[in-house]
Amino acid sequence: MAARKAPEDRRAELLRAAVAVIARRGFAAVTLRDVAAEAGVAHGLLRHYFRSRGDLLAAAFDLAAGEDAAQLPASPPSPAAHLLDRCEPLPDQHYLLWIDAWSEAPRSPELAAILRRHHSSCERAADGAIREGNARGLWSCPDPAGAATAFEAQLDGLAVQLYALHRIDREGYARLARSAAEGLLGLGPGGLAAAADRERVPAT
Amino acid sequence: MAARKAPEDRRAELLRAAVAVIARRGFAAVTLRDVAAEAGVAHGLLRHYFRSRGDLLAAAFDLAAGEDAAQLPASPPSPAAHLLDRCEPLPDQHYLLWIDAWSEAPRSPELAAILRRHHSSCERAADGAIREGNARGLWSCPDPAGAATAFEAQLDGLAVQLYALHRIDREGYARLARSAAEGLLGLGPGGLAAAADRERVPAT
DNA sequence: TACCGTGTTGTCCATGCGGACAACAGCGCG
DNA sequence: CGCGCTGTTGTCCGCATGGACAACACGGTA
Repeated sequence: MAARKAPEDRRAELLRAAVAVIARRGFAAVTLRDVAAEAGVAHGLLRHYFRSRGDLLAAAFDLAAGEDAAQLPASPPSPAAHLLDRCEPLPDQHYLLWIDAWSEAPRSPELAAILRRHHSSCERAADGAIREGNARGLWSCPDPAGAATAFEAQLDGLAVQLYALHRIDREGYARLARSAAEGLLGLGPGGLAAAADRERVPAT
Repeated sequence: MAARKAPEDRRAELLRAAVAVIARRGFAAVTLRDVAAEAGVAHGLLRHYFRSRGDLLAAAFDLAAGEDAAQLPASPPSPAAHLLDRCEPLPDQHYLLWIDAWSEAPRSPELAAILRRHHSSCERAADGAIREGNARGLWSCPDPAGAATAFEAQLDGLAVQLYALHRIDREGYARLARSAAEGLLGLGPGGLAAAADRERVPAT
């Protein structure tokens, strides 16, 4: 049925299938048979690549989260542009995976560790951007670390409203995220976009 | 084994057991046998009170969310006190239920409807408090509806960090929540508590 | 007291699960 | 050419699940 493949390719294929099934059914309801069917493969093959169901799920989420992180620009153009960029909602499916992972974290130490690692990474980027903006005089934020945590939490909470509950739309998400960021940085309405413009053309 | 009881009492007892099991195992992993064991009852009895597993879970979450809502003070002492109060973290178990429900919502229209109802209710209270504060001159918020949505989302996001990931502690939660609220309302640090004090003694 | 309604139980069933494993197939090396 | 390594399959097992149901127990009523 399924042609023989290079182990690494096959492994990645299985992980991608697992991500798709997790997004569709939720972590707890994922079945090895579902994943195998998604990949077009006998379910026994999964045992050949992963020791257990738990291993597969953790590896799958780690891959998906890693790809999300890789999509952020490697060298952010400017602090304001970085924060402004994070105010744009992601493609639909991604955040549902995160929300599901949150709910699973209290019962899966391994998943919790992966989640904490990725959240820390995002937060560190935001913290760096806020400090850099302080240094460049774009804004004056007395508590960059706290503001970074609050900013990331704000995005997560808005994502719940947008992706899980459909109580806001993508434009509302972006508007409220920008407004919250401006509040945290002590900027007025439109201040973030203005700061980004100011950075794009260093000297007026 | 279990003594005969009044139907309403027994039903409430089963729902409370279900809430406990949901909090412990997560929605998707809840077993009728788990719930029955938690309640000290034969699992067949659940069929006597609920048509299906889905019915039981939805009714259980609705009960828990309703009880959470009932714990909010009936007539908020003052707008500032209301918002300040919501910045205090809830008892641990409650929010895990909410996070789990978010992740289940995209696959359960009934649960999604219950969630939207309760979120709307909380948000409406915050919106009212913000408008009332505007009217009393405690602060000046140009977009109360947006601020209410953002405030609730901020609390939800911080709850994820606190309850699911343990990346902040209860004090950090309260501090960041207050700070975010002040940002949304255009108040300086400590401005919320100051407004609450000012309200407690109407005229200096 | 006898009886009936109903809350409660224990058991049964079909289904689907994760995991184990023996057998098969095809490629590359000797 | 033959052979072994390994990716792949299909099948089997023990087990837990949601649901169905007949039998039981007990309180209220006649």
